[in-house]
Amino acid sequence: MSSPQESQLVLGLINLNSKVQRKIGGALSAHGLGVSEYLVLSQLFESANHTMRRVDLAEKVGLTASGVTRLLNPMEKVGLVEKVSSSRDARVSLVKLTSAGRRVFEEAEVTINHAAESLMAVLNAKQQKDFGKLIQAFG
Amino acid sequence: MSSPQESQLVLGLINLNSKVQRKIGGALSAHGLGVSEYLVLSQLFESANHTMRRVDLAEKVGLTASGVTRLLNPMEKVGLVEKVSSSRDARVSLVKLTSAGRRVFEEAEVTINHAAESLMAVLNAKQQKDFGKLIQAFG
DNA sequence: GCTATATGGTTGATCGCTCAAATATCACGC
DNA sequence: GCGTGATATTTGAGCGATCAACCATATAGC
Repeated sequence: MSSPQESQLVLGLINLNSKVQRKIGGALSAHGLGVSEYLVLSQLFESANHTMRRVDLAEKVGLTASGVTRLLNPMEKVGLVEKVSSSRDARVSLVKLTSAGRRVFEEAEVTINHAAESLMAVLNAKQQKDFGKLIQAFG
Repeated sequence: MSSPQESQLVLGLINLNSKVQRKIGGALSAHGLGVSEYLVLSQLFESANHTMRRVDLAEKVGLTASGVTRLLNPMEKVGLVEKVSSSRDARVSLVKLTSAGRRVFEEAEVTINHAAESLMAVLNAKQQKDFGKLIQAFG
């Protein structure tokens, strides 16, 4: 009479995620960052020229364009990112990681590495590898 | 120079979760439910007497006690759950699933089953089983 | 019994995000 | 070149959740 395996997976995933979010969120708070803020720093860091369009950023971090606008505003005020306009398309407003932003990201990265390590310590190396493959399967 | 496997897993998990939340959330909206609301209905449904304390509910669905209070208020108004006071401890306010709530849950359950099935279709049966085991490892 | 401390719950303020609508620019077909 | 529809972004309103402060009750140690 229990619900199908797929639903169990989904519920388990939601559950696991809330643990992960809390742990990571707590760790990041020491840097004055939220999870989404960390994600945008990370995306910018990895992108060519440390620069991205807002829509692409939204897509990558799993937010709406609106959410990105609101998230970026204070980050810009604090100097983590800066606004750059596109020469090709006057509609787009590019976001660029500043050197201060890069510094903050690199500091935050080490603390999330620790947090992630501690979270994933319940899995051995092979399990972690398998887990990664399964997650990747969702594209 | 890429970040450790554990961090990749955490980021992948967060990413996957945002897809899952959107899909499930969209599906549930047809029943006028949010995902947290579905989770509380589900927990109550599975608990003895269809009744729980608010703190325990909070713990199970991954919210704070405060969040539960605010979530339950409209659900009570709409008649999905009812408040029952404990005879043993005057501090606790028990939440009980009403028959209307049970009906709504059972309807919603079939739609999330479909959504979950479609989400998990990228994994074959063995992969789903493995995925479930790995998720369970986090307790 | 009486104080001290812990536990269950609610409330005010606020945050992070969404949706829908508005604005601006672009690209296409004619 | 000019309308028509698509795309990028911002904004107002609102929702869902948190945190910190609070009230009420319970439990333990003296």
